[in-house]
Amino acid sequence: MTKAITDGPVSGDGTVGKALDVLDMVANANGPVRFTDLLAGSPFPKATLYRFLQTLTHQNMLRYDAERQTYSLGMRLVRLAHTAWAQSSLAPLARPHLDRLSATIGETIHLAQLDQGQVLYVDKRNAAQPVEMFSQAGKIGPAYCTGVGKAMMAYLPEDALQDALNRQSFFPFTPQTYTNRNELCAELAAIRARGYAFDREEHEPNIICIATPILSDRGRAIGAISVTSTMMRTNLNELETLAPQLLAAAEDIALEARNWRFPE
Amino acid sequence: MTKAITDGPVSGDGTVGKALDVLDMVANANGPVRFTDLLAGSPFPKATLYRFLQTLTHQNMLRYDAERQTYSLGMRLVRLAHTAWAQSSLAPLARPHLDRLSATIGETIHLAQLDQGQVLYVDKRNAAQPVEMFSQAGKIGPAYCTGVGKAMMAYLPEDALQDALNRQSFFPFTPQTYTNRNELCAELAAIRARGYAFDREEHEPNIICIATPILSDRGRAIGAISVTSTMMRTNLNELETLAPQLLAAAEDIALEARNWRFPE
DNA sequence: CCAGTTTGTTTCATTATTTGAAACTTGGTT
DNA sequence: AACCAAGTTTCAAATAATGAAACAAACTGG
Repeated sequence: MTKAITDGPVSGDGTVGKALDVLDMVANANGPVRFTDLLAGSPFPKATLYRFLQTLTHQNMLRYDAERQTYSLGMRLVRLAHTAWAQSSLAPLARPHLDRLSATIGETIHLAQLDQGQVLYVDKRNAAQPVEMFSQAGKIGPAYCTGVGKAMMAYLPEDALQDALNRQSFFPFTPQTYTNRNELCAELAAIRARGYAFDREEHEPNIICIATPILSDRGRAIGAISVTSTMMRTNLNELETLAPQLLAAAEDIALEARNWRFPE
Repeated sequence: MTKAITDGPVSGDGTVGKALDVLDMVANANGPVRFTDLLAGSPFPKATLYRFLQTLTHQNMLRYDAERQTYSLGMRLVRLAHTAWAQSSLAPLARPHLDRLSATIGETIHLAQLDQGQVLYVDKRNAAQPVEMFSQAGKIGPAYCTGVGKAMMAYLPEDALQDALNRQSFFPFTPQTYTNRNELCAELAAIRARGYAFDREEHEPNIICIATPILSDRGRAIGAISVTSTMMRTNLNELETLAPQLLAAAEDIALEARNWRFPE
């Protein structure tokens, strides 16, 4: 049998992969789901799906509400995720740097990583408020129309870039959104030339941001940080004055990541 | 084979259960783990463990650092957990109430649920001064020596209480820690009589708190909220003056939970 | 109040996957 | 060069997953 890297749908490794697919199905429903609704959107026969749900529920990966007969994601995931976040995200490393940025710049700050071609926010500082972890950490967003997303894509190795590009929906959220591969690639080249990225109201009207990549020693993006504001409070030129601070913070984080041998 | 409800180690449902055990093993190691280290503490033969790790890595539940040859938890967990948190924790419901409490009282506030006999913190508000640790959502703690833990245990149905008691370690963190079942049960009775719980430096010296349970319509704990402070800043009597506010907030959250039919 | 219908659960022979001892490969060490 | 340890692959036997179909339970409406 050839090595055959399966690169179609990610799923498919045996029983475990299927069970995880079921987890995703529950996650993708918004809110508690009935058995039948899951069955409808599932490639599995009744009995199979049923047993997966049983197992996952018994394992606390799902929660079953007997009264309403619905499934939703279980708390074991929250426990695991806290550990995942603490041990394999950039967040713990970057924390003091975000705090410092947050103190000097008064705006919203994001720390993100790229995951499955999407932006995964792993930490955040609000303009004035204290940190509320999962309210943002764990949230995902599009890569092709956010500052952090583009900053990271601009510094991806060729194969990873192609993969990421293939996963973009290019949905036109606003008139400024790049809606195809070519436009986006040109933008990525501009970002590489400049060293940082802007979001020019590409995802939400009125919302702008500046973002810098956090680079590995081989010059590849392992994350990104951004400062977000609104067109009412500021403009792109003003945001650009923050670039040196952002780049410095990104470099500091990158240095620490290298010391801790953070993987690409 | 008999029906035999396995109630020792929770694991054991087929392949999926075993795979999740492996996930836990990685989570319980603190930090990235080598294959051999995992093998040492595993009931699985080499090849089996190897294939599980492959599968989980391929599924993004684990992250493999090729350079160091170590495994750690993957980012897919963080994504899933965000959804879990949003759709099956009390946090989204309770958020405005926590905000309000946080604004009027200036101290650290926690929202917790009981999971596997442990306290699972699902949201937090920091005291006026920024505080020490990572955001707490997803973090776990002992139930028998924290305010929220005791508040919830005090309002558990008998069978769930016994299960929870069995899972307590009764490790004596401080001289004030209750170190056995009987002492704790007496304390729980006192809490029921009073309607709220204290933590009298039972977990950490100098740290005290007051906590109230969030009760379902059948009078069972579905969560708890607490206000934490230090003996340097205040004392138990002063904290107790906050009881009415806490009880009111807990009741507000409970009411909303009932409207949303939050499961026990 | 009963037939009809939908939804959820169990069964069991068949089929496919997992298992794990052992052989093998790789990389580092003396 | 020989050795050793860590990681990876193999393959027949053992086990677990599969899914069609029967079953049970909970609604529906005539």
